[in-house]
Amino acid sequence: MPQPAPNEMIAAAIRRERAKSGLSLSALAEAAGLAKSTLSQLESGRGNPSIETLWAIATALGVPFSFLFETPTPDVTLVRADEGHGVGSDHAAYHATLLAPCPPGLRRDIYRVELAPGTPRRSEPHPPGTVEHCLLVAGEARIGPAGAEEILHPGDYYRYPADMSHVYEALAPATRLVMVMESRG
Amino acid sequence: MPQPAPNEMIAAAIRRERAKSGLSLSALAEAAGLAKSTLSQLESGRGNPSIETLWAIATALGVPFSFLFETPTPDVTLVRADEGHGVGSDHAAYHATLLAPCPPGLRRDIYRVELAPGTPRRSEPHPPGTVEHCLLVAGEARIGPAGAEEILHPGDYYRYPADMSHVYEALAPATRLVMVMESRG
DNA sequence: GAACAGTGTTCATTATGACGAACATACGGC
DNA sequence: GCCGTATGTTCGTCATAATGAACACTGTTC
Repeated sequence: MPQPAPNEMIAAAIRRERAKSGLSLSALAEAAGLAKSTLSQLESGRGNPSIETLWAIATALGVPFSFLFETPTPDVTLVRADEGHGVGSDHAAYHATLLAPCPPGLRRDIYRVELAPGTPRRSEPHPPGTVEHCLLVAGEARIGPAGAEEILHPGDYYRYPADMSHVYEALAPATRLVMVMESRG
Repeated sequence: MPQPAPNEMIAAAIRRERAKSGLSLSALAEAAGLAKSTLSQLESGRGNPSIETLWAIATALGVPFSFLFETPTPDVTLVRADEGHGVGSDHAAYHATLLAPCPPGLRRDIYRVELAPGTPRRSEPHPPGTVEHCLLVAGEARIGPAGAEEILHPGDYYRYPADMSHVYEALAPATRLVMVMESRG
């Protein structure tokens, strides 16, 4: 995660969110139960607020607390079925396309995965806290963390911790699935 | 987002992360350039740290700043194709299943959507900053924000801002897709 | 068991963030 | 022009977060 100094990050975030909400500085101050001088200082970059203060601001603005670390919404992206950058795989029987790389401020990747029957693909543990969401789209597969694999049929959804060793094994030809890999950070 | 009082949230987060890193309280204090008494107080729930303090802790622990709002990794969840809580829809031609409700600290929902041809389903704008990721699984559909709809075929992926009016229209029977709705907060 | 190296805790002092009144503007009546 | 009401700013005061030394506790070593 990029670190442009916490206070400036906060300053920008508050300015941005307040502008978006259309509230005036005084109005927000009252809504949050803070002194407007406090807000003024924070928005101008000098200041090192406490979480209680930030919490009050976030709730008054009606935004989740994590708005501090987020980045303006990206624009649209379209990846056609035959496009997309394949994710490296020595396994010919496994082909994943990274559809939505993790943007700054978020911790998740979205993949389109194709799997052919054969040797199960074994994935090493991802960083601690990583979770995978698998939705089987076609075919049949045995997926999950070692010891808790499940047989999935089309439409089945399975979520499991991916910070431990886990497997993907196609049980039918042309098995396809959508995977959301979520990192807690 | 559920609000279990900011300070307790922080307290739990610091305790959890420090335990995970294996650092002692004194060691972390030194690494972060803080007094260990400060950490002790924070971990015990009393205290209202400033972001600079939190920042120092986060970087010393080597975790992204957003670790504060995250929740311990959940366990596995399995939703079979015929299970899952359908999301309310007056539209008979539209059926969505919420597979992975947004856990505290995150801002995304994962849906399995089934769509039948007929009147396009028009969705009102979601909260500002919301983004939708659609991966078409079967059939054919016209999807996207008003004015930027795209015809999707199986395998196609489309991401677009959902904080504006947008449509889902099936162009073939039994159209299915996976949608990740992401709120920036 | 005395000396030591760890753990995390408590408690005065001090640095500083939050407050609120006073301030500088800007705009709109009348 | 002179008010009334917005905007966001600055500054002295007070509450409080952060400090560091002293503390209680555990386990090891000799």
